[in-house]
Amino acid sequence: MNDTSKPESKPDLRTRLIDAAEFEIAEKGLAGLKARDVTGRAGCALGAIYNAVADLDELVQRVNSRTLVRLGAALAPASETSAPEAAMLTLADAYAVFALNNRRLWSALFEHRLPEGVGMPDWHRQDHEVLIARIGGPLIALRPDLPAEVLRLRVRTLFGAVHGVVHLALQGRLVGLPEAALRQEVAALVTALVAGARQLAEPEA
Amino acid sequence: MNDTSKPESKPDLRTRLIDAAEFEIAEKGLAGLKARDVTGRAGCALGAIYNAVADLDELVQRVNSRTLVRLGAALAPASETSAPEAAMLTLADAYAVFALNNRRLWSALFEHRLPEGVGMPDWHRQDHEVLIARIGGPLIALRPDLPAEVLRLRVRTLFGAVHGVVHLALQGRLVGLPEAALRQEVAALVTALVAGARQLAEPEA
DNA sequence: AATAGACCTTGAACGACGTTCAGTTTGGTG
DNA sequence: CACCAAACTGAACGTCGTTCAAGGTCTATT
Repeated sequence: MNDTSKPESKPDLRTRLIDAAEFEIAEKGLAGLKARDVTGRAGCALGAIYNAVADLDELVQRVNSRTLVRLGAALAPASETSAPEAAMLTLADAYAVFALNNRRLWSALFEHRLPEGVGMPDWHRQDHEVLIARIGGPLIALRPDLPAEVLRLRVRTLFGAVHGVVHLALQGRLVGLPEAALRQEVAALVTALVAGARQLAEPEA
Repeated sequence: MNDTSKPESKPDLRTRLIDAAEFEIAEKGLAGLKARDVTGRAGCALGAIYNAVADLDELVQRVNSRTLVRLGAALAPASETSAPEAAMLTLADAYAVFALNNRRLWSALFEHRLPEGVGMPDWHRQDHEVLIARIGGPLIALRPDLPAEVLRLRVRTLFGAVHGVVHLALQGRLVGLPEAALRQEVAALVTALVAGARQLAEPEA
């Protein structure tokens, strides 16, 4: 009993279930995730899911958290580039490459919807915040003239723009659109954005 | 028998079913679309769906086609603006406003997935092409230096960028993010993109 | 008018799904 | 050993999309 209020000790079956769910999503996509397949792979009874997590939605969110962490790790080297322009280009490219190399798990991040009224739990929301913060660094360096509040919004906008391009490319045609073309388009987008942002920040001089 | 091969004469029940499906999606979202609710609203038996359309997926695609047409109509006045920069700003703003005013139907356009292997039917793919073409006009005027093939890709990229921002804003928090803020962010994105694109197109002079 | 044949329409039934829960097993504590 | 709470089981439930044999409706032909 080393915890005060929330028992955090669910080491084994819970992990096996998340492992199994991650495998299933990576293999068949989010829509192909079935409770019976997951429990079958994890080697437990059907109902055991509901001792480990609240429902399948939480299981998906646990998998998504892992994916976000891996995505963050894939973006880490890029965010340490010194020059803002180069950093943003490298970040966006790393993002596109990660999406291409983890199609189904990456898609699950954005395909998953929880049932209308309920909001995202905090532990999962924070995983997103971490990612946004990592992207934010170079943009802050690029536009030091903007107040922090506007920058927070602008980071989300920048992320949304890159994300939208990758999203559209992957759902439009998995095959047919070569990896190089997508990376090139993302690069063109970020280049234009950076050029525009710099120009707007320095009207003259 | 006025057709040669494909019987196109299904006037009434089919339309009522699409009407009902459109209403249900607008009311409860794509995930809330149930075969029994649709047939109940359309006033017919459960199985009647499968005489009018192949399955629920096609019913969703029929609704999505309507939405695309309405979206195209909402974008039409903006695309006729003469100056490319102003046209692109107006287009993007009209897109954001349409998404805000038709949240669930607009979301259905991108939430819907067909089962893994099968591709989008041509009649539905063309609805997308029309939309892309409408957006493409101003971009072509802005970057006459680029070859047609690159421009086709670039239009998709531009669309993806704007779409991604709106998408992220709407799924992140329906309430909490005011309409004005989203429109402002979209405007900032397009402004920066246009400034960057123009700058890259005219290195000097 | 009567018959035939092709379509549409019905609603009960089916299998797959997520979730529940009464019963059983397990593991630690007095 | 006895006890209890927690974890675990798998049959059962309600809901879902889809199917299909049965009956109805309409039009063309005799």
